[in-house]
Amino acid sequence: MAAADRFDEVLALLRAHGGRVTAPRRAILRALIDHADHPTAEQLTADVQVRHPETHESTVYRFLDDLERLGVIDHVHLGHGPAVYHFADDTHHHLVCEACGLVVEVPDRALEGFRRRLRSDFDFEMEPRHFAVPGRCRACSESAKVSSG
Amino acid sequence: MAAADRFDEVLALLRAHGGRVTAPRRAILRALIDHADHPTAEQLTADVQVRHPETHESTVYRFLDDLERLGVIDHVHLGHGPAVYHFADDTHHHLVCEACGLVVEVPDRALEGFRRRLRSDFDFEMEPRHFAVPGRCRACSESAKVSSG
DNA sequence: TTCGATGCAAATAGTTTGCATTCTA
DNA sequence: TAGAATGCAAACTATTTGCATCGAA
Repeated sequence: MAAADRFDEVLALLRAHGGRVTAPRRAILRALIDHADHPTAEQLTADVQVRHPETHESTVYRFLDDLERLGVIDHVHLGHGPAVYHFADDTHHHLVCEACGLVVEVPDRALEGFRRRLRSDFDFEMEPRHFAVPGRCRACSESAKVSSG
Repeated sequence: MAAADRFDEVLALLRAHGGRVTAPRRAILRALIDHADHPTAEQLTADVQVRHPETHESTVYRFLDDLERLGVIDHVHLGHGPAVYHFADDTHHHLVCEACGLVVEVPDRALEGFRRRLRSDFDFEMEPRHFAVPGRCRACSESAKVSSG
């Protein structure tokens, strides 16, 4: 979806649900769209404050909550520290290296086998959308082997 | 391992590393051993305070950190909310239902296939020891289907 | 008798909430 | 002009830290 389309579409959805379109909200949505990667609430606030310094972090949190309730965005916990936000239609999961923080995005279908296994063996429907899958990237798992062995 | 053995073994390990065995530490370790499931620091503190009301939560956190550094225990984040603690030799992972909070323990070997997949396709060594794998238990995923479809 | 452990208070990070005010629809 | 959104301050949860005191080895 083109950025301009998304911008207008989200605002229309917001209005359709009785929400109001304000200057802070436009700026927050713009910041979300402009971020290629996964911003935190703090990063979004900083972006918005470049042009609108009076915008408060609680406003950002509140609007992010609203967007999440509308199904526009999701938030993910990558580990300790702040949550990150991304558009919900961009369906993927996150592998996070606990040593260096590297985030690897994996498509949903890469989980199918494991999901089936957990479903049949443990009656559990895996959905790691909200928390990342932790581990080590190649580089960090190899340097760990060297230093410990 | 028998509980008494573990108790003495941990205290010996602690001493061997220059640590001191104190009344609060005995009580915290006892509480850890007596908990069949996965207690939080707050629950352990409450347990200890039954007999030693002056014990402070920060003492519990500090001792849990020490035990973790010694490799005796691990802490896991099951989701939002406080971390839970368990003995490190009891190697397993956690599936957590985000709807009802149910925790399913899975043996490490149940992850082998998925781990291999992530290793070969994404150069990533999955190690979900420190954060649980989120999803829905059977009951919650079925009631979700009913109410939304 | 030294230095590690404790109790307590205060700091911290991330996020949420109460409330008077502002502004969209 | 009603009611949603905002700014700000304050609360909140989980955890960590500084520091004087205490006590194990």
